[in-house]
Amino acid sequence: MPRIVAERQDVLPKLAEIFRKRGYDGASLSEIGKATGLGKGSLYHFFPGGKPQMAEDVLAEMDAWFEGNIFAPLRSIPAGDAKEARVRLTEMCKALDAYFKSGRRVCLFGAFALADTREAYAPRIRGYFQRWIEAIARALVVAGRAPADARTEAFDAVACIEGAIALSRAADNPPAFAGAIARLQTRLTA
Amino acid sequence: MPRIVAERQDVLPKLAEIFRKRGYDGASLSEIGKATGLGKGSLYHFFPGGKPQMAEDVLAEMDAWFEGNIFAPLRSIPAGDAKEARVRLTEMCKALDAYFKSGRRVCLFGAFALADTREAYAPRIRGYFQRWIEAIARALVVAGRAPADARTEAFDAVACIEGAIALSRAADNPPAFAGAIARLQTRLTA
DNA sequence: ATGTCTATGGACCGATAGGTACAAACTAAA
DNA sequence: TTTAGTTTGTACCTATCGGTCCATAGACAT
Repeated sequence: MPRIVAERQDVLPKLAEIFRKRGYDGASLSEIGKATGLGKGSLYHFFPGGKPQMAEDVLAEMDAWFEGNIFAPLRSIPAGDAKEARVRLTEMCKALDAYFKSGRRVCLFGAFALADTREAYAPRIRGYFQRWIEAIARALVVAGRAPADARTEAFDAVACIEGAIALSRAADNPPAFAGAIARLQTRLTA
Repeated sequence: MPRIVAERQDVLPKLAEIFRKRGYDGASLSEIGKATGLGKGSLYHFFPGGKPQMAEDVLAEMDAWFEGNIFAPLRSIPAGDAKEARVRLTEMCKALDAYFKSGRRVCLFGAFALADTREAYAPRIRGYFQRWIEAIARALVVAGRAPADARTEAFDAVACIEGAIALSRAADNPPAFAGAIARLQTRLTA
């Protein structure tokens, strides 16, 4: 049997795409096998824990991406540099629009939070949103907001993003997501 | 065989609860049968179209509830009565917190919009959010906002609500939803 | 070339999925 | 009481689910 160039790292994005498209229950191993080009042997070699582990690893990788590309830049703003804080918040908005493909791409954490899949991955999901909110709040404080105000503003910002994904998908109207992100940027950097 | 007092209308709320809890794919006919107390015979008697029709009918009923209890009151505000508009918007917020049980209860339209279930129920889902947004926008205009501003404000409001459900569930923190609703109310009636 | 270890496809498993068929048990009109 | 029509539980169907197993094809060190 030919060895296929399929490192574990190459498989995760494809897995993520399937979970995003079908949801946890809807993603069958046969479809996963087809989409990744991997037989069950390879699949269970990479993920001995089966489907639950696949989802866990996908969430972990997405979490790591956000940590590095979204959360950390917000957290590492030098104290007192309000101007830089506004720049970083603007960059976040830009990165989000790109990542979620203007709402065409779903946030797996959001989708899982609404299903009973949530229970199995509760710590991961909770941690993701918590760190995101805290990172934004930190940036807002540096930008000059009062801490208590920053915290609720950050919560509303993330809520608005997650909701905008659902709404723009419902309306089949990607610009609606981009518009919401633009308004969010204005509001955060005001 | 004994006739069980199970009118179609009594079954729909139970069905809704199962779909909310398990999602479309996760809701199996055996669980549906158990939760409703109905055998497959009765189930297929009430819903000849099977699971797809159950979901469709559940969405239709939820849509009708929102139409009567949320959308219509917003739409029917007398033109020029800004004070009444603020009252109705406040009532909406209160009704939402009750309906979604402070975020413990999921919005089925939002959940479906994120899954590929969306495709099968696209018109229903689209219509629901569209009418909701337009109703809020109408109320905001009556309250004195500029039409263009009202429209985006209404979009953001619904997005924030949908997102807040996901966030408060993720954090397992119902007060977070109630807080978001309270801030929304302030913002809408400002 | 040989042996060792990893990687791989696919046959196979029991369980359960959604759905159909139907006879029995009911109701209501005659 | 008969009859026609409606509800009902359940046995059963096929397809597919997630998961196990294993013979074997690679890679690689000797």
